[in-house]
Amino acid sequence: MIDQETARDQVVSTADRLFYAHGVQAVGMDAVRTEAGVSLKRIYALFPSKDDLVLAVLRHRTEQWDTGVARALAAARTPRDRMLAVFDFLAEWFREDDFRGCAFINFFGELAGGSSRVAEAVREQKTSFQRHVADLVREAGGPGYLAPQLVLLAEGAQTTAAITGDPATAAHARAAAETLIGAAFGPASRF
Amino acid sequence: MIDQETARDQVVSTADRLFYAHGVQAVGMDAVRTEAGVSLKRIYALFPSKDDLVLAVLRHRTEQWDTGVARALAAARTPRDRMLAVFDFLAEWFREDDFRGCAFINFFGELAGGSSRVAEAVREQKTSFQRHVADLVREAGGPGYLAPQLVLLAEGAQTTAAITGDPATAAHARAAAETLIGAAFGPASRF
DNA sequence: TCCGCTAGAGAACGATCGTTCTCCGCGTAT
DNA sequence: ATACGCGGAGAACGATCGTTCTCTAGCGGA
Repeated sequence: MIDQETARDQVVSTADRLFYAHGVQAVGMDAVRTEAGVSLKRIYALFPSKDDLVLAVLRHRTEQWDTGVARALAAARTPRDRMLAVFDFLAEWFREDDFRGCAFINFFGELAGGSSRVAEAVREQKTSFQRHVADLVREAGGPGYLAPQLVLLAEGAQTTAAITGDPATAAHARAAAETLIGAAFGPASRF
Repeated sequence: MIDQETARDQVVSTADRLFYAHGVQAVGMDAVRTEAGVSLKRIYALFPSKDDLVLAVLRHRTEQWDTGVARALAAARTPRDRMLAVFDFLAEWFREDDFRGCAFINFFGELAGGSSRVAEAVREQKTSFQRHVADLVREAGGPGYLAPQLVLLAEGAQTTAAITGDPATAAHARAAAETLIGAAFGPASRF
């Protein structure tokens, strides 16, 4: 028998992989059990319903996202680079073989009409990201309207890259972000 | 008995409404039959499988999208306004009560892992839109890199507006697009 | 040694899905 | 008038889903 904590981790990461790859409703709990190697009884002891498992997956994704962004931020030197760091993270992500778009957006489209808890979790993650970008813009001394514009580019890049499969989408988004930042800080700062 | 053509239209528009509101897999064919008032036998005579019905809904959505964009384009006077027209269309759309994001993105996230035909249809619509924007940019005399950037803003606005429910997202996207256009046409054209 | 507890494997259950089939009523041609 | 055929209502079917239950093997303590 395996430790309770590792069992939980295995279930969540397996469900994450399967749900993300095939959609939530297309993956049965039996498939999660088989691939995770954890009995149904134990899965349901850890997560009272599939909905709870989906929420745990979303929390897992949030941690991964935050970690990835933090890593990209650590590599940035100037406040301007810190505003652009998220696009570097996207560029890495888009190149991964199993990239299939933003899980929050995918799950929202599939489940938000039926599960208000999923809808709420997705909304929280997106507003949290918006606050994060707003903080970066504020620290760089940029105007308030810049942050939502950068967020739009990041969101659009994720869906476009998912559908077209073109990793260069991240570079387009980054170039657009550089232009917006340059314009927001006045013509003088562009040099 | 109703005409074959009207029966088909009723089925498609009903399926469109239900699939878009609740997700494809959450809506059974029985629900489509009940709300459309067309018997299952007839539905399956018109569409051999649910997958075919989904594809018909996507074609229907494409027509609606093209019509809406064309209407916004007709109201634009200058080549610059024509590049921005899509954001005016988005602003209208986001204010509708039943707005729930881009159906193509939602369906893609839900079904692309299982139905390659749906994935292909979504890809076609997105590349068609990209070509359209590229044409508008070319007609306005803008540089080639501008079109994908404007597309990213439009895509990001759709998903962000869907999740946050804030119609002002369209205005943010439009403002960013104006900045990108201004920068792409050189500082002189900004006046 | 025997007992009680835990957990795994998977059968079982009720619901629901996509799809097909049966039955029946009605309009039409002869 | 009668036979025929089309289409509507919805029952039926097999599959699959989320969830629960049963059975059994293994293990620690008296």
